Amino acid sequence: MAADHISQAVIKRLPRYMRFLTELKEEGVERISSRELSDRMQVTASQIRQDLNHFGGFGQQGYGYNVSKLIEEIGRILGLDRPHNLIVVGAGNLGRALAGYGNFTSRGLYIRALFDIAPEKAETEIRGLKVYAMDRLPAYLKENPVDVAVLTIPKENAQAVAGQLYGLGVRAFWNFAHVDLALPEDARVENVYLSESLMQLTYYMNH
Amino acid sequence: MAADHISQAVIKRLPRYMRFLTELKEEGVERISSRELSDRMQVTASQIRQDLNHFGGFGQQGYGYNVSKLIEEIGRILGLDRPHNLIVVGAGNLGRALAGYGNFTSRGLYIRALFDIAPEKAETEIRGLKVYAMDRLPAYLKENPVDVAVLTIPKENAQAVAGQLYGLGVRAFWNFAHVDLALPEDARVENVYLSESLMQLTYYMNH
DNA sequence: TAGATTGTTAATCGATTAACAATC
DNA sequence: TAGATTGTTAATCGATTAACAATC
Repeated sequence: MAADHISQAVIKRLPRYMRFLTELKEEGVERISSRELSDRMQVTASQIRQDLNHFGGFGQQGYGYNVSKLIEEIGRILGLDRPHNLIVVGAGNLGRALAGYGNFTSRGLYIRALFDIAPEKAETEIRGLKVYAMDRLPAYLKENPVDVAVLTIPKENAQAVAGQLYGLGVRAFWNFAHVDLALPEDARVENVYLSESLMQLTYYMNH
Repeated sequence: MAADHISQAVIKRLPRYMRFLTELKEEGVERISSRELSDRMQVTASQIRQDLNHFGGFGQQGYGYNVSKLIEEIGRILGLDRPHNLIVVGAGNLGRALAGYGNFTSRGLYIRALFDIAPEKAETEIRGLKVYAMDRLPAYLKENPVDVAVLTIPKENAQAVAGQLYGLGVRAFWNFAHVDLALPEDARVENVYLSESLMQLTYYMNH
């Protein structure tokens, strides 16, 4: 199912396929051809077939793709067939916003707790989630399995905190701090650099 | 200065150059060669030179690039040499988090107000910013120049609201709703699909 | 069976990297 | 001038698109 090495361009598109297929399913569509999907998604049918075939033949000649089956297969490829536990490190505005984000739960992505250096935030609750002081991290991680740390902390602390979390066993980081984290190669990092995204927009506005 | 058509791959890298160059400047570094910058940024020196030369020769043979000058030039390319006014539409957690984000201001990106459908939020303030009811939009836009609308609303309403904003003259959208907006071609849209970003991470965690 | 549409190979296109002459 | 490093052309690599035989 999971082939040797798939380019990042392909992986980036998988969640997008997921989104459109989920919409189709909600509309009651049971099967779809690469051609029809390409019309909706504004990509070529060729690319859709090429992308999907990196992982195996999910379609059927003369018929197309079964929407539900495809959702399940792509979900499996993305690892969404098993639940993931997340913690948010940095209980500022952004951290709290992400903690309150409903969309993740439906995909098996559960935010379990928040951590913050500010002692006055410790032991409070946000949307039913406990906020702990940072020094509780080691104990928490010993008792609770955590798959992903969401870093919503200032860039000055991000590297040190990521290193600490790595030392405590965390291997995946969703990083909102504006730094490139340096971590051992078995760590996975996905960066969300919001201001870089906004600057792309200002470029296109002015051109 | 601004060449005909530059690929999106190049544009995506410009804010990143900006970030590293700004750090260098803060460290007191006055000049840098493509080779040194490439070591820092983990890209090839060739790519840096190639990227920059799309816009003109900012360097000097035998010397390298002047850090301050390069920051200024890339800033100009990205449109950061003039201020931009933003409004946030959707005063939920994410909208409020973005409104409180300090980083933008230093780049001349000013969030001026928030809008929300919930009447109970109307006329309140968030971090010194007024929150208005949605029906105040036309009057507000008539009186205040707005360059960018930040959409932090549910995906169900995003298309309608974007269309309305376009009708009122807004031409750039920073879209956090999980839909592809359909707008006339002079509109600029930059999407931030957070859950798609997170799904890329789950892919790499499991592979 | 005939028609439709996939899976897959081959062709094209674009982006990245290498190389080096130009020049500060 | 000699050394360094850019600007730019040419070579390579990878990703996208087109085409079509396989097959449901």
